[in-house]
Amino acid sequence: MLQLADTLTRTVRPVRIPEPGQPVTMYSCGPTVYRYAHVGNLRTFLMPDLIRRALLYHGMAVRQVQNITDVGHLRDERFDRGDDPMLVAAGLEDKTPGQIADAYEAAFHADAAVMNLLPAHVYPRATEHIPEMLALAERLEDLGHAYRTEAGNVYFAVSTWPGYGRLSGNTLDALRAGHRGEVEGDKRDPADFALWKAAGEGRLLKWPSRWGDGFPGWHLECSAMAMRHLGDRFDIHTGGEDNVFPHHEDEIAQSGPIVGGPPADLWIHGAFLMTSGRKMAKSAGNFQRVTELADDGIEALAFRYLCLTARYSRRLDYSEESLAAAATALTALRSRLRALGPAADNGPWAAPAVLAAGRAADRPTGSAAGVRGHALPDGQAEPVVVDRAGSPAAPLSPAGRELHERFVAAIDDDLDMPTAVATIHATLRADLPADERRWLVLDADAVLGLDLHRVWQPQPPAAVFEPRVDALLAERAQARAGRDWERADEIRERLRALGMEPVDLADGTTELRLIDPSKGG
RNA sequence: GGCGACGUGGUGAAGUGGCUUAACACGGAGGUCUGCAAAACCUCUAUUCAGCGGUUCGAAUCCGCUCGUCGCCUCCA
Repeated sequence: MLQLADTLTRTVRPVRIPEPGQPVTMYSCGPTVYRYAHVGNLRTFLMPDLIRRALLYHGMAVRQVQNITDVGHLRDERFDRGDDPMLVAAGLEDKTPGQIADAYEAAFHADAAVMNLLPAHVYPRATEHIPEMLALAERLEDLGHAYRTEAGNVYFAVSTWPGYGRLSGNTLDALRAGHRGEVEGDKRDPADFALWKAAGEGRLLKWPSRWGDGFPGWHLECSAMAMRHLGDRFDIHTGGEDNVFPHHEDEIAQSGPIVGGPPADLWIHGAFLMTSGRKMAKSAGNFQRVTELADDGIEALAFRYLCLTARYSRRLDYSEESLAAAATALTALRSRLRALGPAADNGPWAAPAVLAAGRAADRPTGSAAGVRGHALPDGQAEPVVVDRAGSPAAPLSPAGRELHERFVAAIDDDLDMPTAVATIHATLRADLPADERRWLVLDADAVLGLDLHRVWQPQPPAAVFEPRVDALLAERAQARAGRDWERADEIRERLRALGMEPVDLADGTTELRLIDPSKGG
C-alpha cells in the first residue's frame, strides 16, 4: 500500500483504505490565477498526480479537488511587467479581474495537460464559494474563535486552538518570541490571522458581509471549499513546502473547531524547484513556463521526467543542463522501448490500460455548480486499474515478477520515483523476452505518466510537422532505397536546418527527432 | 530573532546502520553493429559520501560541534 510522508505527524504512513465503493479523497492546493504558473508550480502539481496514479494503480478510486485561487491579490500586485504577452494584453488593458482569472485558469489547464497531469474532478474557484467562506467565518466568530475589530477585519484567535503550531513547529511561544516587524494594530495576538478583511480604497474584488464590505482571508478558501466538495474530513491534503506555514497551519486551526480536528489525515508537501541555488519565483527573474520549453526544442514530458529523477520531498536543481539531460534520457528510454516492437492487440502481453490526461479542453471548469467529471479522450470514464502488485495481469517470469515488485515497492515507499525509474531502466536491460519487458515498462508508465505507449505511434509526440516535411522524408526514403546517399544526406541537412533530425532505426523506419538548430552540427 | 531543510562523482541525483569497497540517468572514454550519421547493444568512468570529533563489531547513514547553502515566518508551489 502507498505510504506517504505526513508533515503533521512527521511519519511515513499508509493512505487510509476507504470503505468499499468509496474513493480516497484528496485536496490539492492549486494555482493562483493572476499570473502564469511556472515549472516550479507544475512540479508541485505533479505530486498529487503521482499520488493519484499510484492509488489508481492499486485499483483504488480517487476523488481529487484542486482549488483555483482567483481572489485576494489584485490590489497590491501591479500586473508587473514583463515579456508576458497575456499580462500586457489582459492585465494592463482594462480587463476585469474575472477576465484575467479566466485567462490564467485556461493557461493553467493547458500547462497541466502537456505535463500529463490527470485532471481533478472539481476545480472550485474561490470567488464562487464566498457564501461558504462567510458561513464558516461566522460560525467561528459565533463559537468564540474569531473576533471583529474596529477596522472591520475579522481575525482567528489562535490562542483558542490548542494544537496551533503542530504542523510547522511554529508554536505560539516560538512565534511570539521570534516575531519581528510590524504587527497589524488591530490584532490581539501577532499570530492571529485574517478570516475576513475590510475592503479598502481601490479594492477591485469585494463582497458584502455582516461585518461590512470586504474579502476573505487567503486560508479560508481551502477550508471552505474542501468542506463543500470533500466533506469535513478527507484523506490527503497536498501543497508546496511554502504552504506549511502559515497557509496549512492556519487552515487546520480554523477548520479544527468545526470538524473536530485536522480536516485531512495526511498532509503532504512538495519541495521547491531550484534554479541557480534559489527557489524559482517570478520575483527572482528565473521564472519559466512549461509551454516555453517547446521554444528550446524541449517537450514538456522531459520536464516531467526530470521531476521523476528526484523525490518530491527533496529540492531539485533545475537548469538547462539538467533539463537537456532529462530530455536525452527520455528519448533514449523511448528508443529502447520502441526497439522491443509493438505489443500484440490481444493475449497476455497486450498493452496495459493507459491513464491519459487528455487535452486542456477536456478539463472541467471550476464552477461549483454543475461540475462535470473530467472527460478522457473518446469519452471513456476514469480507467479502472487492477492492483497489479498483488496479481499481475500478465504471466510474469520470476525475474519479471521481481522487477515488478521492485517497482511497486519503490512507488509505495513515499513515491520513490528515482528508484522506480531506475527499475524500468533495469527492466529494459534485463535478460527477458521482449514481450515481458515491454509489458512491465508500459505497466509502470501508468504511474510514471510519460505516455510511453506513444512510441509506436507514427510521429514523435511533441512534433507538429508540415506536409513538406513528410514529402522530404518520403523522398529521402526513396533516395536511400536507390542507394543515392548523396541525395539522402542532402535531405537530412535540410531537415536539420528545420530543427529535425531523421534517425534511421533498426527496423527500417525513420524517426524524426527535434533538435536545437542553434547548436548546429 | 523563531521554525525547518540540505551539503554524495564532470552534471542531475538514489541510498539514511551490514545485502552498497555508493543505484539510475546525463556527460566522457573504448568497442560491436551499420551506406553515412544516429540509435541499439557491450565495457570502463566516486576506495568515497562538506570538515572534525563521538557511539558501534560495523556509519554516507546515528549523536555533537564547525563551516557552507537554501527555505518559511509578507503574496508565494
